[in-house]
Amino acid sequence: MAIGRPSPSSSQTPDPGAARRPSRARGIPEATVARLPLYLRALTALSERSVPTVSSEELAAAAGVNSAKLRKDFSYLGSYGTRGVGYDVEYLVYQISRELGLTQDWPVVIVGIGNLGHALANYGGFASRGFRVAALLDADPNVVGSTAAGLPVRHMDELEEIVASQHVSIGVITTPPGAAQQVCDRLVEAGVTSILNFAPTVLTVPDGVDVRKVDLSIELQILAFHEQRKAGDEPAAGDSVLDRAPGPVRAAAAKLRRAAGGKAEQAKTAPAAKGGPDDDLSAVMPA
Amino acid sequence: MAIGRPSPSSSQTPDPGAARRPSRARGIPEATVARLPLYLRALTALSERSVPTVSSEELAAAAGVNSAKLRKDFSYLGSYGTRGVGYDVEYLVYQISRELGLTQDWPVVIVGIGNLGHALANYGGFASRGFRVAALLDADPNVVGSTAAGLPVRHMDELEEIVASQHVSIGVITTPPGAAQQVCDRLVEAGVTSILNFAPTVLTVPDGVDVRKVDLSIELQILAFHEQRKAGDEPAAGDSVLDRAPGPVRAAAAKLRRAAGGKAEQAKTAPAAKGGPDDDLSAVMPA
DNA sequence: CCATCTTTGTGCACACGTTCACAAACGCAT
DNA sequence: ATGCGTTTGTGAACGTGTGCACAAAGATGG
Repeated sequence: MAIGRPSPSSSQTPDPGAARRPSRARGIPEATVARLPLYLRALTALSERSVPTVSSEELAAAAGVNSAKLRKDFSYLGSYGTRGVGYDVEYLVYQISRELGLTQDWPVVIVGIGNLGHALANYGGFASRGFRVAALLDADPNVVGSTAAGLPVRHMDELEEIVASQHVSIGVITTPPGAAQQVCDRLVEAGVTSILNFAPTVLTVPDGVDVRKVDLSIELQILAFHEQRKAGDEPAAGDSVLDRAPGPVRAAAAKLRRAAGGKAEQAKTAPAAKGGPDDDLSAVMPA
Repeated sequence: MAIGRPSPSSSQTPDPGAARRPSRARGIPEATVARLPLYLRALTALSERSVPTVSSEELAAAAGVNSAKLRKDFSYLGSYGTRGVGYDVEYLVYQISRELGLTQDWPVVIVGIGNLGHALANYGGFASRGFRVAALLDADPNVVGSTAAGLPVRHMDELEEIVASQHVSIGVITTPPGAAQQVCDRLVEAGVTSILNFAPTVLTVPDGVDVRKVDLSIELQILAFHEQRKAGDEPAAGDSVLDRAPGPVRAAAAKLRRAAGGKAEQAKTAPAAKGGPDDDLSAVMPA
């Protein structure tokens, strides 16, 4: 898998059903992989309470999933349960850890030590499970030299050396959006092949590089959508009948919108919330 | 939609295909909703550059998705494009904003002002798009009274009053995992019906309340899985042949694992990484 | 050794999501 | 007006994910 830039694909957190890397190669569906960490967390909690075995029903409840789904997920890893008894907690912890690659050490670099980068550096979930912060990097000379979570913030120029010498393959981007693609390119060039992107930017990477994104703003907007639905959902705010009207009506409306042109005119074609339902219609079809 | 606690369901960030609230009620698939913010961001960028229209191909490239998928997504909102021309940028910005409910004001409370809560309070993506931090809350008296992002940190006990008076319907949880469920319950009790959870905990909420989770640790583990695959993926680390072996062999192995019992014995049944591939096998089937 | 009870593992049907491919629609030039 | 090139909107096929329901497997007690 060459690191060159043959066919840059910009897939963030690959959608289910999308053209995916054959993670299916040895058979584990992507949806299952995404749930394994959840199971692992629940199992670890059970393990700490010295619970020896657990049924799929109990574990599923703890992880917030359907028990049949959980059993099917485990079946992809092999048959680690005992009928009539359940699953051996310790053994399952080990098997899932191994499958996820957590039995090895994963050095990680964090690029962009602002508020968020600082918070992540201190995040407890980092140190655990084989993840280790190899270095904190930033381009701002005012930040370089300070320390966060006991680690010194080093300059971006040291990136290549750090990645190479410490065999870093995972990078976390917490820069402002404008710098994200540039930082991403540099990470990839240095040899990083997995990137967790917190910047609100669509990253383009070569094949063979995985990108997952975490985006607060998007999550909030999705919540807002559902929230609006719950609250009665004003159906006919802007346009209404025009939307699905077949025939030349739609075309005329679209033409008008385009003719309105620059953003100064937005208020005209997009009445703020409570405009009459047929403001546009009257413009299209004068009585 | 009663706020009582009829049937607590613990669904985080509902899986595709799962028993979902009929967001489909007026027809917009969940997968589409999740992409609308992405389109909106790309469209906003175009708008700032005063681009009047955009084709599905261009916009899809900017958002990192398939153009047919984008067109189908937009078709759920209505027919806002013009064949042979493309989509009117301004108009689309408005329509998507409206569909997502971003034309109204969304006050948000953040509970748990540690490193992460602090970072989120300062996050730029918050202020924009109609989201407004109504209050920062914490239970720790040492934190209460300090300020973050120009806002005072107030005590948890003020939660109910704040939610009621400011009509807050969205809450963000950035507490340690142990406190998350408790805080969640209190948010729901106060009237919050959408929760964004950053704590690594499975939250249980009544019907009618939406929960989305953001989990750094899970994202890293998923990346590690794929990373391990790329790096050759040692297939036979722990067990191997036993996994899918039919017949009584599997049962015997499982029995042994359970017999091994407490976690003290873990090293025996779960050899650390590079143990011989058939450590267990030899125990099950002595030569 | 047998009967019974519990729980796994999975075949099957269905819902959802993605992608292809193409006709219909539209702008524009002639 | 007519024809041409472009782009949308969507029907249809396919792949993925989910959940039901049940047979098979094992444990346990007599």
